[in-house]
Amino acid sequence: MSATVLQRRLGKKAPFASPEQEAALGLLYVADRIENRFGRLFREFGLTNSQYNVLRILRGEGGPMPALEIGRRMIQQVPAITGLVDRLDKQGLVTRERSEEDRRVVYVAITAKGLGLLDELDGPLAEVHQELLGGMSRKDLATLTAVLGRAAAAVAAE
Amino acid sequence: MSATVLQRRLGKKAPFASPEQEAALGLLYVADRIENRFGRLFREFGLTNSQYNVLRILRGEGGPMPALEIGRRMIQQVPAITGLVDRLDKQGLVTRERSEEDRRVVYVAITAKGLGLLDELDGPLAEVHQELLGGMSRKDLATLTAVLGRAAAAVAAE
DNA sequence: AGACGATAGATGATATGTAAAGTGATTTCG
DNA sequence: CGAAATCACTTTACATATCATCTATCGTCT
Repeated sequence: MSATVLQRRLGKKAPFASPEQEAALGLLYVADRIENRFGRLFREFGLTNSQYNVLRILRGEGGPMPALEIGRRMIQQVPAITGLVDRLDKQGLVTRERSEEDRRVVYVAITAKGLGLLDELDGPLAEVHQELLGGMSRKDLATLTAVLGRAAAAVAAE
Repeated sequence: MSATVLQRRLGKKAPFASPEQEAALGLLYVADRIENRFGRLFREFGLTNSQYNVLRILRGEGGPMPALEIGRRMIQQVPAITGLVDRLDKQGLVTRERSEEDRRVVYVAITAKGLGLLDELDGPLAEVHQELLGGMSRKDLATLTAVLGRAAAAVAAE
């Protein structure tokens, strides 16, 4: 029944070619929905998904961080980081500072304003999380997380 | 252990705020990896993820399809479709035709060249699917698909 | 030293996603 | 039957992702 929902959503008429394909497409579909919903929330606060992720990582780090390290955490290409940090800087949410020891490195740090924005977002964010997956049982969520952990290991093994 | 992998990847030092958040972030992470890997494959064939999806949907449909319907299947905004179809048209992979009955509607259909390209892709695509999630057990894949089905129902219930 | 290779970022071009506004065409309703 | 709402796109503007290329540093090995 669930598979049928996905098949319809994905515009598939033929059955899936393999269990891997079915799982992967389902994953992409659900992730797309989630990302989409969050995008709407972030936009209300003047942020995009990527910008929020940068800020979240910086808050978690607790201090200045090289730009490339942020990119690594986000699984993203280097060139994207430059412009991303550019705009966050322009909004006064992060600062940029070239390292003294290694002048190639640019340290990025979240500002008080950035931290404040994140704090404002924490509540609404938790609400959206509930709205999205709150309908699932505790057990399903635990299962999903566990299996995703193994999936993450599988896809990371490139 | 798996959760630890994800926490590290996501740059999280604090525990997740809720099971929903943990599952959602894991989902986004794995989906991002998958999308990324497919992007590389499609690029080898001169396509992007979105372009491939349009072609796949059109092949599944088996005939001409209104542009908006394609957008609905892809869960995407309307404006994106226009440019997307523009480029596919330019590459000769789809055709565009305004409907006679309702002149607002634009029918999009995949061409023989488009079908050929998809056929070429089927093999490599299956390989990448194996490469990505092939390391998971049958059981995990089945579980993942089943739970994703329920997750899809949850996130679609907006 | 001095050259080479690796690193950290920045830049430019193309494709896409999203919001907002615009354009015909079609339906609906008073 | 004609104005208003609706519909199916299209256009424009902005943020981002990816690739390719370039610049500035750093390290290292002669």
